[in-house]
Amino acid sequence: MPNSGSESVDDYLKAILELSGPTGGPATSNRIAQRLGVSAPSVTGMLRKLSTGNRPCVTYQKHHGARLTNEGRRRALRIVRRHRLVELFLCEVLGYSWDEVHEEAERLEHFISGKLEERIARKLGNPEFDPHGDRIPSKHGTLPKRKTVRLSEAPAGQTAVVSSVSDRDPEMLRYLQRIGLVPNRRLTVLEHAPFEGPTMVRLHGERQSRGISPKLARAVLLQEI
Amino acid sequence: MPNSGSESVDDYLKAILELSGPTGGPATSNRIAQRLGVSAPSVTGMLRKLSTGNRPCVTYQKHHGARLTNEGRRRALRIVRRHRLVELFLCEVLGYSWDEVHEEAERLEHFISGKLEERIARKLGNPEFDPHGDRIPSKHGTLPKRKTVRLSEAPAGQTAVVSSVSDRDPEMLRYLQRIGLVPNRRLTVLEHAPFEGPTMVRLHGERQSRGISPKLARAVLLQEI
DNA sequence: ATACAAATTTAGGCATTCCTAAATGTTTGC
DNA sequence: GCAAACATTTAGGAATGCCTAAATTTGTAT
Repeated sequence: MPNSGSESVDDYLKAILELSGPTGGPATSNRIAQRLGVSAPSVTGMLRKLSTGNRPCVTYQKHHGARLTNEGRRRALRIVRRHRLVELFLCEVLGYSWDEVHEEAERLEHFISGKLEERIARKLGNPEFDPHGDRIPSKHGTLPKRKTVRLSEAPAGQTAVVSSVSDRDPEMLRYLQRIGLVPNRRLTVLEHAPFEGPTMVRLHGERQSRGISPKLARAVLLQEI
Repeated sequence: MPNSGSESVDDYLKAILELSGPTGGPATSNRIAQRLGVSAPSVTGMLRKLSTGNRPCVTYQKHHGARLTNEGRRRALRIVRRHRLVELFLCEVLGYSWDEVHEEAERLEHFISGKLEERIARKLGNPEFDPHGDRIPSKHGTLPKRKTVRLSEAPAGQTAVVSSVSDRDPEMLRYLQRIGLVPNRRLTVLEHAPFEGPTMVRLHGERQSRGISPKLARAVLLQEI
């Protein structure tokens, strides 16, 4: 059964992947519970399940959180690939705007067969980025890293390309789109304001965005040029 | 909650719709169990559940099978609409062949939101027929009837249009396609053979199909001209 | 009319995934 | 070093939806 893994399992693996961050550190029960909107005891039960079997998806020590195994990371990245392919497909083929796609993709990602995944990817020309600028993992569940920094942590004078923005808040997405802060847009950070006050950025020398609050700034990832 | 209804519920409603046929007669537990590949007791339990609540989907008398209520029929037809839209979409937009789409659609039909349903329909030009020639119900869950007859029951000399073919057997579909027996194809029945031996039909005066066995013939619906 | 066969329902269970409440383990401030 | 605060796990239970085995009901054939 290469394609085992319920909707729930998919969600847990994705959550652990995202909570582990680039460091691959452990994801704690509470963070997982919070992200998935389930109770902490539910998480404990699922982690125990995921860490057993002949090819466990996570390593798990009581009270010390969970990490993905290679198998688990591969699975998680395949779900992420499907999520991002679906998002891009909805935008490119069905005229969705980028703030509408997350919810649909969150549901559909669990039900995209390998064949459908391939057809969608082919239709889109085997794309590298989703509509939010996030990289699309390979069909084998791999994703080489790039060096990125949060907008809120970028020093004044930094020139970079918007790498990605969180796709979880439609209102924020519309705001960012309105001020021109979209993926692959080149920009220069005018003022570094890590804790409060506006961060101003110049976009490609033409337009200027003001009043990016730290909260918003934290949601934007820059990729160094 | 206008959109309640699990995957299982969807499947039961669809099964009852299809087993009721044009007459709207009751669907028996065993037939439902057989079609869904579950045990008869499972069916009993689900029918009891579906027939209770403030807006029941089926009426159900012990030992006498189930019928859809208007509410139930509407729901079932909306699932069927999604199934058929997805099938057509996969063919038209993603290059699937008509014998590949059923399995995908069977899974995806449960997870198509109203918005996605509308975008797919619009992209396809609000189509009336799916790739197998089956009519696509309206978004309100209605489907006016047409007069049809099975190929196996059509008398010799009958001229008609292929209305639809069963979409459940890929091998049969490929065979029918090879001999040119596809939806909306006009044909004349040469020989009436209700029980055994081949039924021969002439297609549009040009091509001739031979060796249609009763089993295959039963899968083809003709719409009188 | 009745007994048998077929269809159907009841009874009792299992797996998944979630929950709350209570117990336990870990971390941290002083 | 220790207690309060916090994080996590255990215990016990609910809802779905499935199963098998054992009644029960229905319909039919004699």
